[in-house]
Amino acid sequence: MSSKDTRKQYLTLNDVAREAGVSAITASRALRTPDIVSSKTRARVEAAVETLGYVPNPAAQALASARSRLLGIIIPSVTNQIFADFMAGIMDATEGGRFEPQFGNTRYRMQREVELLRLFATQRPAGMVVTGIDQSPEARRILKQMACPVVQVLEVGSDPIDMMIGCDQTEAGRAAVRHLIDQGYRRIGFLGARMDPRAQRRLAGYRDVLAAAGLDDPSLIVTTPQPSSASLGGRLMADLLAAAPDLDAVFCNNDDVALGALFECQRQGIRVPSQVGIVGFNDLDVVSVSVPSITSVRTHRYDMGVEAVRMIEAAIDGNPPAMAVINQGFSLMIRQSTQRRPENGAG
Amino acid sequence: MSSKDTRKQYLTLNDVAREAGVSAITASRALRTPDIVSSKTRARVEAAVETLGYVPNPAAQALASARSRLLGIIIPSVTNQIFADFMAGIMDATEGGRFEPQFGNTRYRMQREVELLRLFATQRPAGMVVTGIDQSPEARRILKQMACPVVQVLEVGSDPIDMMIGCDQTEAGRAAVRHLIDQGYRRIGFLGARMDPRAQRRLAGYRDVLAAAGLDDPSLIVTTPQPSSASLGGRLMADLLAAAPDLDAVFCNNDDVALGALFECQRQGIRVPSQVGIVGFNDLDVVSVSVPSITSVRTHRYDMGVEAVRMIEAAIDGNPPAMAVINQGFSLMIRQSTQRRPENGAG
DNA sequence: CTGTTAGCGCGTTCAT
DNA sequence: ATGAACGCGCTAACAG
Repeated sequence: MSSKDTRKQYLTLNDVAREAGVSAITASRALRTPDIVSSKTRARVEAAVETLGYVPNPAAQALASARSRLLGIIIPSVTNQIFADFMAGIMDATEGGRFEPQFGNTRYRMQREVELLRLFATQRPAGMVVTGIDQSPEARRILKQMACPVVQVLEVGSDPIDMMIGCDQTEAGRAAVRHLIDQGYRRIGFLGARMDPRAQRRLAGYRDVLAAAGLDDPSLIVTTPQPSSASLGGRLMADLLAAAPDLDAVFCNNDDVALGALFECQRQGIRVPSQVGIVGFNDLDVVSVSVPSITSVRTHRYDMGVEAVRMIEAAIDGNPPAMAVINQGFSLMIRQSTQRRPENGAG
Repeated sequence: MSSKDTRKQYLTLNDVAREAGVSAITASRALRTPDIVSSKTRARVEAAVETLGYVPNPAAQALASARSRLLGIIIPSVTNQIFADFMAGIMDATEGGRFEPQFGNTRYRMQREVELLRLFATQRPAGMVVTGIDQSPEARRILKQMACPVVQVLEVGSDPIDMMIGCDQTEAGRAAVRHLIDQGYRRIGFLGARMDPRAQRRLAGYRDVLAAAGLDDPSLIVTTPQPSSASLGGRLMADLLAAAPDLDAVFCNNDDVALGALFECQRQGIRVPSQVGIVGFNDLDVVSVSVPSITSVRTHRYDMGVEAVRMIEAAIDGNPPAMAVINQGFSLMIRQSTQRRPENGAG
């Protein structure tokens, strides 16, 4: 940009040292390990930093120390509200701290996860966060080779790479469907978009419970690999209603689909919850105020982001958490959409 | 993590050079500027890279060249769908390319923007993207000092720092309110959450048009600095209806608020669009399938992200776009929520 | 077209 | 508690 090539690229520690009347290394120590420096020198260095406006060069730090401030975060989507909430947790937890998050988006492609991991690996990250528990063998290998703390988020499982935080998706699916049965629904369908590993496990939970109750019927399951949205949810619901006119409830893979399903019912003049009950997943704000409000499984994405950062920090500081696997659990938020006999108010 | 300290930290260009039987700099050139190297050497270097599995060290590259692959992106929120869409555009446009985006979240605080800019400045970014056109003087100063291409997104204005892409928020507000007047609505309110600069400008557009039509009434304007959401939209609508029972339409700051307003009407038994008309903003998927579907102003966040990256790349390559300020425009998506006499179908 | 030399700014030895 | 010297991996500058 500037045509004038100044030889001096940067304001360096040496400048600070000169200004403070100490050696460069002393200046460095005053900033990085203030405890082992006399309070006098420390004050002088701090003053010099202030007057000069010195800021360390992260590239030089990373090169010299062979480590970085980078926290690599790999998620399958940014437009999905779930991951947006998770990112917010990560960002808030890292703000003003030792680490800088950098996000990679796989768009739900496993091969892209491996590519991103390779990319991150070149930067010697201080820690890594990956989504889910279904990493490819190659991805697991790279992660282990990185020799940094790793957190798998969103789910919990029995074979952590390092640490985990999330909830049991299958169990959450079971809880949702049990609730529908408890409310007296019997012809219970499943609406699933995207069908990533989490969606598959919720479906497994759905199957478990219905099979145990003798209510399972494969024709009530409608899924698609397409990205989930309310409009897609509406189309899936229309398909399901066409295939199974006696349907009396649906468990939806997520709240977008559930909201779309509700709108489709309204369009067809089907009353919710008296004719058809609806359960969503994730408990987005909007489903708590829709008319009727929609029963949903609350998950804790924001906290998951915050905790993942805390876990990595603790591991780096040599205080690995007592529990390498944290099951955050979930809460079934019961609302109007599953109140077959209107007794309760809004959620 | 590993207790064994290997002296050799990394697989370096020297290793590649040795393997290929050339000098380090030749190896470097073969990878960075393949054109100025004999095809024979190039092939040998490429083979060496392949067999060794060499990957460059970004920290060393950044240090030696005093530039980086970093694209600094500053947004006010990640949980807002608008910015999620924008991020998706940025991520898709940078995937596999020369740049790596890094996102900073101001949470709508101007001071935080300055802090983030300072942080980014230490990394010598290749380009910067900032949200809106209301940067503080200090923020503008830092951006200019960075001496890299800068794109301001979401809005357009007359005093770009460098480049701009977005739409005229005031004009979009005007278009929305004009449509309501055209449909025969007269007591038109404004519902605004968050009230960031974009929301303020939409409100200004609302005021313009109503004042020109002699329909302005300050008591019809309800705003709050709280983060927008459907539930908040419902509360704002309840407040407005209580204050102005003769209300016959609302222009909502965004679609979340609009959806909440619709639900509040349904809760109170107010018919939309016959008794009250509703216009949203941004055209989220969900408002196209709600019952009734909601008229909204479509904006182009994803494309904005893609284009911002293209503009920066072009500027770096010495082909600055002919237009430094790109007005993407907007489209009013007319749907059921403003059809006072039900004539049209869904959008 | 290729090689040599000399740093980039910082952290890590070793000394004192 | 402080300092000198060296090197991290790469690229810029100048030779040839």
